[in-house]
Amino acid sequence: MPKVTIDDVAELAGVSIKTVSRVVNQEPNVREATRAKVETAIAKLNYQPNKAARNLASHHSHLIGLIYDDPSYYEVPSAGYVIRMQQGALGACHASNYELLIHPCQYRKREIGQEIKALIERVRPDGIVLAAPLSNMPKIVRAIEATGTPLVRLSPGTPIGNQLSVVTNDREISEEMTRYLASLGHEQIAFITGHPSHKAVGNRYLGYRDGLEQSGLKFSERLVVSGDNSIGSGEECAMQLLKRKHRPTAIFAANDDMAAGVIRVADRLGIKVPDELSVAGCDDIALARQVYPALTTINQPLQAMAEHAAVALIASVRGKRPLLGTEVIPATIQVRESTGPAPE
Amino acid sequence: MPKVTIDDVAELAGVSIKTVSRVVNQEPNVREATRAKVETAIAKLNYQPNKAARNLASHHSHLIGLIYDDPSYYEVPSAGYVIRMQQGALGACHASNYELLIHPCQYRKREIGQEIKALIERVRPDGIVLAAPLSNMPKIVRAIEATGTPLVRLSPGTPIGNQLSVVTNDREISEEMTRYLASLGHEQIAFITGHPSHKAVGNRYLGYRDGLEQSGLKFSERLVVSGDNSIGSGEECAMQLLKRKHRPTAIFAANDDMAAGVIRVADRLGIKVPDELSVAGCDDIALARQVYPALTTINQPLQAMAEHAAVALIASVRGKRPLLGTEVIPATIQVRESTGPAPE
DNA sequence: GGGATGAGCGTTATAGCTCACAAAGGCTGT
DNA sequence: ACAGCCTTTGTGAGCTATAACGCTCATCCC
Repeated sequence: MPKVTIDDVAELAGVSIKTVSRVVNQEPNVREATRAKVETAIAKLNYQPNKAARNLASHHSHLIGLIYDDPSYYEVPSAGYVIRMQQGALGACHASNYELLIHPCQYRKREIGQEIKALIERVRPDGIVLAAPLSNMPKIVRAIEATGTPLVRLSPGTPIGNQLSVVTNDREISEEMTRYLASLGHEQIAFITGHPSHKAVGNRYLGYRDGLEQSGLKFSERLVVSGDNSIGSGEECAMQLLKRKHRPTAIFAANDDMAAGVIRVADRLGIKVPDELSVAGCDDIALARQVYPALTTINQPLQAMAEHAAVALIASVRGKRPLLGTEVIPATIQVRESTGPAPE
Repeated sequence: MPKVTIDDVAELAGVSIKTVSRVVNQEPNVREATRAKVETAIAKLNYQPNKAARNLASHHSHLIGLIYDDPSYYEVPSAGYVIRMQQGALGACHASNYELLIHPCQYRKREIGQEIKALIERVRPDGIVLAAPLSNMPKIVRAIEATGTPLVRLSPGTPIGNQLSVVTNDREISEEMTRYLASLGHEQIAFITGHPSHKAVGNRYLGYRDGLEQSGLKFSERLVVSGDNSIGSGEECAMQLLKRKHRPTAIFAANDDMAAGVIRVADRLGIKVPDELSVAGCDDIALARQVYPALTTINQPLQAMAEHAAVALIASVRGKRPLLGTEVIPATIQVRESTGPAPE
């Protein structure tokens, strides 16, 4: 690795180092011919700008931090979430020659604010993507704000301060799923709600009601039961719903784990999915493809959300574009095998 | 954030900047009293060394790269693997004031060698941790070697070149699991092998045979069936084994997915686990805790392995300790509910 | 006692880039 | 042809640390 510096490039191209710098950083006001000369020289020397020097001089670290709740703490579906967020953020960073620094953390820790502050002061990232559920914790949001680092929050429930938020259309897509079930002829569509602390779950419930209304079906308390987001609770809820004399022909669960529980119970009770019962979930976790029949569900665009967040941060660093407001990334419905026409 | 530099610290402590540098970098040859003065000043000013400047001057990036196969490409248990490796590596990095850069990649790509080379030249990490299965691909190992970056390979099957390898004791721990089953009184212990391309699986099979021998049980071809690592194949193998007149009382599968398949089939056939059949797996994936009864399995120390790898890299950068040989991190057996005494 | 040794600390020279500003060059309109 | 202005390019001064080297002074040995 012969160390090639900006000076070598400048000399070969017959320009000053500043011009090379302009070309490398895609700044304007360089004549096309000059730019070409410089680019040729860069290619010929296989020049790679030295990151450390660039960072030092520019007062930017060219680093984006992704902070999320440590998945090992939890039941494991979150591992998949984390991976997808990482991929989204990574994609955006690499496209702009940034690097991504990951930071899983345990929000229960008392000194979590201090920890994050210390992290930021140590690495001085140019921006931070804060994932749910951390994005809903005032203590953490404030700690980041206090450092002055640009922040984008993912799926925040409520606004805290003035940053950009990236969310998905939980309510609308749940409405759409409900309408989809109705369009298959289902008239008794049950809903399993999740743990109320989970903000998105509330929106999904609202979407369910919207969907019923839009489809001309009338809402009934009887068809709504409450789980706690776990597979086990999905099973219990399914039992409640399916042991009835007039059981629903479709069950829409507020997350995939509970939907998987429904499928298990249906299997146990000898109820055929999707022939006798349609089941739909939310989140599109790995499990959704692993159960049999594979689960129709709502694909959370986590990757796209994280990517969008990182893109926005980088753009704001470069162009001083303000980071404000809320950006909606639409989710999509994944139709698989667990839903079908209503039985006669 | 008042920008505090090393000069400020030096002035306050009444020493030269070089001495501050020595204290910060824990170099020797500083009198205890001087060190204390400097540390007081650092604390008082809340000084954080500027990473960019440090990197530039020291010719180190203080970055460790973790390269692994992109999990989204695969069936999903790998998400959990990735998370655990990340955590291990992160722990080691943070302890030494290094940062971790993650790089998922798709090894099927033709230009994967180029891609990794470009990555390395861009960020110039001080060391690289290469996870399986990438650690077994000569193309990738050579690409990294060509850059001269220190490399540690995780779970490599065969040696390529001269780096440090970190492995686990697949064979020995499988032997131990087999002995454990034998100690519960099982005499007919079946084994489900996995896809032969998976190196570790071969070692597990050898361990199974060792274990039988050590327990004074005799090996029988009849008790070994071949799966392909999937849940489905586990079900098929279980069918083969359990439909026999004299069925085994314990089944040891070369991975958790197949073991989960066994449990499913046992449930379907009305065979009680663990009362009538003990089931053991390998890997300790999330699923192992999710099935009922929870699976007794072998915990792969991925986190410890990644941590060890990163520690070794950092030590080698600092102390010029050579990175050679093979380090074994022992796995442990997780006894859960799926194993118990052999039936009468 | 004189010189060798080495711990403890400081001086100076970079490292490779960006930024603010200055200078040069080219175009316009009159 | 020349003032005036905008575009293009260059200059020099940082940015904040580490590394190499050298100086001082105490200690030790013969």
